[in-house]
Amino acid sequence: MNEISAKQEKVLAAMAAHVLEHGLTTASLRPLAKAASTSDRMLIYHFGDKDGVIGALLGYLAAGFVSGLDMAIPAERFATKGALLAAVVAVMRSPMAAGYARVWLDIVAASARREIAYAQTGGAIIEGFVAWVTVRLPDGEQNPDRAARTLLTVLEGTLVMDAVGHGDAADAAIAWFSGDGGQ
Amino acid sequence: MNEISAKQEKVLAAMAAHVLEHGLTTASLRPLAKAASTSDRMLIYHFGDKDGVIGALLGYLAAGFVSGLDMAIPAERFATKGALLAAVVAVMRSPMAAGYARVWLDIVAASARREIAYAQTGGAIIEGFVAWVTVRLPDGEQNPDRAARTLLTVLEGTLVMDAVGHGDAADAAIAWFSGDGGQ
DNA sequence: TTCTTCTTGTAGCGAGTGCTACATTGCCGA
DNA sequence: TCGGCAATGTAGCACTCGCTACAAGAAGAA
Repeated sequence: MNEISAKQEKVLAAMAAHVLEHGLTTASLRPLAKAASTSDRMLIYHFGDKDGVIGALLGYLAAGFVSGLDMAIPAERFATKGALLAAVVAVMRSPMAAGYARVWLDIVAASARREIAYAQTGGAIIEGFVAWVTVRLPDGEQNPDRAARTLLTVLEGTLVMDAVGHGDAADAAIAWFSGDGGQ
Repeated sequence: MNEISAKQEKVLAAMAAHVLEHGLTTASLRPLAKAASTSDRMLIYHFGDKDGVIGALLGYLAAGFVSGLDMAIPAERFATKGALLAAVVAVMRSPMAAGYARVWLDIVAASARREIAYAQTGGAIIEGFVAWVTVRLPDGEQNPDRAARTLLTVLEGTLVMDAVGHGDAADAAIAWFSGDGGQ
């Protein structure tokens, strides 16, 4: 069960598309199976139980997101951290990323509910994202770690504000992050 | 059904306590009814359907949250906007507010899923919060609206980071928000 | 061939979901 | 005292949930 065969890969891809459209926590086995042209019976057979399905799905989605992000924003240092934030926000607001944002907010809500599997995944994703941001910060940054974490916090706030229809508020924060003299 | 009787008030309070503990979107009628020492039958009778129950609950929770927040932080202008953010974050991180944060992230996730009832409530809460912040900003603030929205975005980012166990990252953003020369 | 092992379909279980039909209580006004 | 209406209990419907028992095909090893 460790190696992921080509068939399982296809099943995961189809389920991922379904989850990106409809959300993670509302996904149940039968609709998931239908999306992948298989049966709930087979999902359990391959992944053990529902947690196994969700875990595999989370891994698949995280990998897909990272590769998409790397594709959109190559690993080069930006001139200013404001420009970096603006670039990431632009990607996150693109249609391609909307599904990932939905899933991410599901993970966050589940983490807040202290569902450990989700909380661990969520924490790991943030850590990866901190590293991703750090290597793209301007060269002269005197405190890259703090800058990366600040940038990420503003990004998360932006996702929340966008979700509830107040992207304008997030824009204010982005402009402010970009315009201060701290860089 | 417009007037809320004392009995309904009690039912709402009991259900609110249950939701603050266990989350909003995972709440179903029978557990909710049990928490309020009544029956699912009666909840439907009083509130029409489940959406009615959730709507009433959201209103009750929002009112409770605002009054708790007003209690903790009176409507006076702070010396710096950084101090205001720090004060709000301190309240949001207190045990009293943990349940509200959980429910809020449920609302955000549902909004991202485009469930309109939640999205509207979420937007309204943000608008109320912007006003709440604005009247507490320092007197000399040259762009209070922008400052309030920026502060709120950082606050939302903090909630997300706290949920996934990276409050340290949020601390960096808070310190940065407080320490820049923009005030 | 026969035997084993992997894969898959069919059917269903027990629990939970929102909601409803129907009957019964209790109380208040006429 | 009686009629009417709000309030409540009991039962159940049609459905979904995660998961499992059982059997049967498929495919390769002996």
